[in-house]
Amino acid sequence: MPRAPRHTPTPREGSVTLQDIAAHAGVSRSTVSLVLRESPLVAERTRESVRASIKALGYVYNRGAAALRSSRTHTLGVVVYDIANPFFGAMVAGIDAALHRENYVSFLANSEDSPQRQLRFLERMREHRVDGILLCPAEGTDPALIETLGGWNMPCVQVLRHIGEPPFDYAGTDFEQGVRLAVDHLVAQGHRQIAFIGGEAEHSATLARWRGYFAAIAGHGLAPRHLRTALTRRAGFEAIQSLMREPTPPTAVICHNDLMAFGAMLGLKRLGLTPGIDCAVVGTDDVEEAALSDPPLTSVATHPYAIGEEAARLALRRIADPDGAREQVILSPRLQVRDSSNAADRSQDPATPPQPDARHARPLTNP
Amino acid sequence: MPRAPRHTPTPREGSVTLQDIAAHAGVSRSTVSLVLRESPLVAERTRESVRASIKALGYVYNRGAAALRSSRTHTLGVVVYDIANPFFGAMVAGIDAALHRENYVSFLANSEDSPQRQLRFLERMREHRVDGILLCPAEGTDPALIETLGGWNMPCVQVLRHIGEPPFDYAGTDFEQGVRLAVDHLVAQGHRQIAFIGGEAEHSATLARWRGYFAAIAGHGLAPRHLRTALTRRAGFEAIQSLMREPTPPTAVICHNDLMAFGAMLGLKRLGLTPGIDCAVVGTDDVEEAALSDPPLTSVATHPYAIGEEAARLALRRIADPDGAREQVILSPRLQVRDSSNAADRSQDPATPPQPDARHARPLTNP
DNA sequence: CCTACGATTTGGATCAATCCAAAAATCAAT
DNA sequence: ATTGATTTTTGGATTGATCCAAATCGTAGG
Repeated sequence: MPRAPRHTPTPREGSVTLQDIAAHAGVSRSTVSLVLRESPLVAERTRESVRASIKALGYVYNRGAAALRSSRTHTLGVVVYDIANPFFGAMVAGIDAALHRENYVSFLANSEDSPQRQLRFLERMREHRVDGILLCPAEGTDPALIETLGGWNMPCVQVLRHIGEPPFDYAGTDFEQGVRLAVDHLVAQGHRQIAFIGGEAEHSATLARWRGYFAAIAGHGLAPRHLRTALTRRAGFEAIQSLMREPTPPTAVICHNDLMAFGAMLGLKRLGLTPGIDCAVVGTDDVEEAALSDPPLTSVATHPYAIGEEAARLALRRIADPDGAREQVILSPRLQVRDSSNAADRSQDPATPPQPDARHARPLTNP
Repeated sequence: MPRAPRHTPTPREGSVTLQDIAAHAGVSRSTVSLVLRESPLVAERTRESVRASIKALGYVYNRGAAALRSSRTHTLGVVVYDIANPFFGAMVAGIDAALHRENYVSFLANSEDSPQRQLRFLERMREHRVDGILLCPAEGTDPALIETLGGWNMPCVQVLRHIGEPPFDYAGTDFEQGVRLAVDHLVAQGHRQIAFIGGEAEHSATLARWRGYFAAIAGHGLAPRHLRTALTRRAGFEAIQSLMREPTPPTAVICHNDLMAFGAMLGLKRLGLTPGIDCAVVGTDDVEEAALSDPPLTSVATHPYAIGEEAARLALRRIADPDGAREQVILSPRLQVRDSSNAADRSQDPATPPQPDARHARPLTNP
């Protein structure tokens, strides 16, 4: 189907181009382009007449074409390893919000914790000429990946976990401090036997938690009790049971994440014990379900939404200034105390179901 | 910084183009292009020599440039309204997996249930010339939106909810049948007072549930008891309490989604009642947490991962054949019976925490 | 009236691929 | 060896924007 000749704008079929608008407004292609990019060079009268033509012809900007010449796609690649995890969901929501404000749009990929899948996606992102990458590295990612990306000249901000050597961009939480807060809180409640469960893989986020745990325990002159396990609900369920059968069972446990804490609470019930009374339980993440469990779970809030926003901000900064100093944004966690570690105040009355704080709350509605 | 002349390939700086490879392999640009697109036209020997040059020069395909000429971006836009909801997380994971297999990549946006935000994103997607859209329409979306997209010549598959008039592409679950399954199950358990709570907005997914409820209840010769509420946990918490205070309280409730069901169970406990014994509770979605609640929640499983895969498949089909007949894929829900509706079998022993079926299971690990 | 000078505007080249009609190379049959 | 039919390869045009150096406009100053 032959396109109509250029000088006759064809509003219905085919796409309207800069050329068409230029003809309609009686100016040149270049001028229209300047108007589109809000350049101050264009005279006010011209600007308005061009705008009118744009509206009249129903023009649609072609970012692909623009990107070809300007080598800026206004596009970012985001890689997470488990988008079904609400924690990442919230983080992605934060990223999305921050990018939206800057007229950026993001590709999302779910690596399923497979370095191969992750690499394939990154290569595809390169082919699409994204301006940068937000990477939450899959378990077992080769540390050289960051240099590879550097070699590609691809700005990359790591999120939550990090690999490779220190001068990199990174946004995450201070897990070390988070665990310390938990320990301090439990000690203040009178606990002396405080165990930590979770984490066998040694990525940055796991190591930080261990550091925090051992340091805080030592600081209080207590003996550490640490169990390496997988990071699943079931692992929590099993770990707590084996701990409680030991000669001197712990009176409190801190879990690598909330899921494990849920499992641990279920494990306690299985033994006929009551979480929060017979053994305190503290989780990490403060997912929305933490407020809803029975009993409500004390948890180290790690603010995924805010981390997502920060990471996006960092990425945009790096894109604007590729050679600026690398930056690390480490948010401070906050301890959200609830009944699972608060025997004293434990009331049989779950008054109203506690709501997470407004900033990160999103109504969990379903279709 | 001036580019080196074309005939001297510059592997290090700047990007290698088709031209460079052509020169290196001693063929023309066109031939290289054909090799890249796996065209059968090229002779085997030529193909190999070109492949060698591609490898040698470290060429990176420029999809943007390709898209400009071929008007196919290998790109899709995905709009959901709450990515922090694990239900959508799982759905997006399904979409991602299906697209990955076909070498497609997707933009993701979170509309936050705002039609304005949604529209802005769709416009941006049009500027990026995505090949198609997967849309889970925000609450209150103008039904004309679908025609608008049609006018844009933009293939669009609706997911989970739908708006506009019937000849459209759609992937979702048969909520009507799901609720019917729940009613039948409860009746089989001897219940005669079965209430339904949830849903004040009248989008397709809500209406379908109502239809299923009223039809099934009438089919059993029972009296309906239906409460319109918001779709939050708190709404479930409050609704159940007001229901239980009525002269003839229900012996079972079906909830619009699992979150509300969790709220309802908490509400029952608040009244000193035991969910599953004093009143059966059934949810919808079968999110992973359903297996973990106390008691474990009976729920209508709606398979978000599979829906995502189907939706992606539909979109790719529509892109390949824009004028083919519109298609609706409606998956059948399955009732996942657990203790919250199974008083007879209720054991005090939560044996091992039940795991969701392998197909849709993803370890909920955290960094 | 002419010249500067700043403010606007412009045309041609360019970005990196694909499309397509036509040319060149290869092979088979006469 | 020539013709005809295939099989491969190719150059030039095209896609829709941006870049940039140069052209044009407007007007204030001499």
